[in-house]
Amino acid sequence: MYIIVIDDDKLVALSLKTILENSGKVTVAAMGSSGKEAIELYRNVRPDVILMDIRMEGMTGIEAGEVILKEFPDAKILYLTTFSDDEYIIKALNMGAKGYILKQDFDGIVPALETVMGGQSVYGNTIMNKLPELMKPKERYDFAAHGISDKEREIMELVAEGLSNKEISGKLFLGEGTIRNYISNLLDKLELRDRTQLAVYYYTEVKGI
Amino acid sequence: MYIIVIDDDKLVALSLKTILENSGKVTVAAMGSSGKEAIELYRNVRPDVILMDIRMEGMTGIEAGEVILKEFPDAKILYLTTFSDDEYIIKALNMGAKGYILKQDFDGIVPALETVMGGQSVYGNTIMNKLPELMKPKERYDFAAHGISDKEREIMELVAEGLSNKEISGKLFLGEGTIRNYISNLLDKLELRDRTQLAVYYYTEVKGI
DNA sequence: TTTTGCATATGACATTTGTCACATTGTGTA
DNA sequence: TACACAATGTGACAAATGTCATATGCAAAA
Repeated sequence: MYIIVIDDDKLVALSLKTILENSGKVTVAAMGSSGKEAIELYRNVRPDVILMDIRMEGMTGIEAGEVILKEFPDAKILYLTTFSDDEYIIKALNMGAKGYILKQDFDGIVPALETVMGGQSVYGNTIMNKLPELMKPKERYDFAAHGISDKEREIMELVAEGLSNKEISGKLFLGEGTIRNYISNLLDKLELRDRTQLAVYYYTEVKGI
Repeated sequence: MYIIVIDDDKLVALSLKTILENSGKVTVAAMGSSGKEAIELYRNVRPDVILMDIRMEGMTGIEAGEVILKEFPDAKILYLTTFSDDEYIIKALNMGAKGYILKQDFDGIVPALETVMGGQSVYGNTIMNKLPELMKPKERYDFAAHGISDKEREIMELVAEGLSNKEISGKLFLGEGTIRNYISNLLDKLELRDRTQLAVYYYTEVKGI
């Protein structure tokens, strides 16, 4: 596996090279110490994976990564972090990096490279623990539990689209007064005051959860 | 590294054992072929990592994983999948598994195990590609671009909380008529009709994007 | 069958809302 | 200085909204 290593701390870069090549599985084809170099080296070497510091003077690893990915969408970028920095990591995820690993985790680097080489992604638990929250399909709002009938729900949705009573009555073939009554009932049940609060309720409670 | 392997296809389980032990890095401490066995074995063996088929007769790997994680929150579970099945994988993520890997990816399994052992998570790109969408901090709504002043924005937000004109005027120490005028202007600029539509706009356009 | 309850509807009414035309004030600038 | 302009305010008005009492029809329950 051919990789390039980018780290603005020359010592770290060198240690990495030693560790990696000692594994017998990795060849460090080139080393650099800045974002610019990363881009240059990537163009020339076309490594299997690029192992890059995320925080560097001048151009950050993220910026360099964006440039590289734009030019080579299949580039496999694994970031090195000193401490897990949420903000950077989220950016890394967004731009399509294959993961990040702590510099301190010597033993983890080679397997991580192999994993990335194989097309998987490697992320620490800082991130992983946040995902469930984000991916979880939002809990269903329980209309029945709030005593909201089907028609009431329908009308609530139309109110939440910004329709007037007249428009709703036209849409549902009901009298305008009927709509008013429905809304009046809804407001009563939900302890709200007016249609605007009903719309707000819809977005924050029903859809929002 | 001590692991246990769970797969209801005995042949697969055996092949895995062979591959893994040949690496010299992994000891397969036990093997099982069902969710129930997985739980039992985990309790008895306490492996570093459990490598488990995600789809099995009877209790699925996910269900077994939930039980194990409930009992041993630090359990490291790596799932085996035949084809990447979104639904299962999302569940796996939600319950706190350390990742999944394709059974076919022989070469990737040992590194993946090592990576998981080291506390990282391993996920395929099917999932990774969906994350940016989910994590991306929503784009900022540009009030200036819509010609919305600071005060207008403030009033819009209060309307979007369901306050009446009187309440807003009290809150901002402005006349009620002034609030009306502000809202009138907002509606004009945004081509809306009434405060409810303004609230809807706020939730769908400003916060929603 | 009678009764109950729900969905639908109407009309009267008070309140809120949105529009408009027009002041007032202060700030900055030609 | 004089003018322009933005922020703030007022009053009058029409439309929309919310409340309430009440009525009708219909289907389910007693």
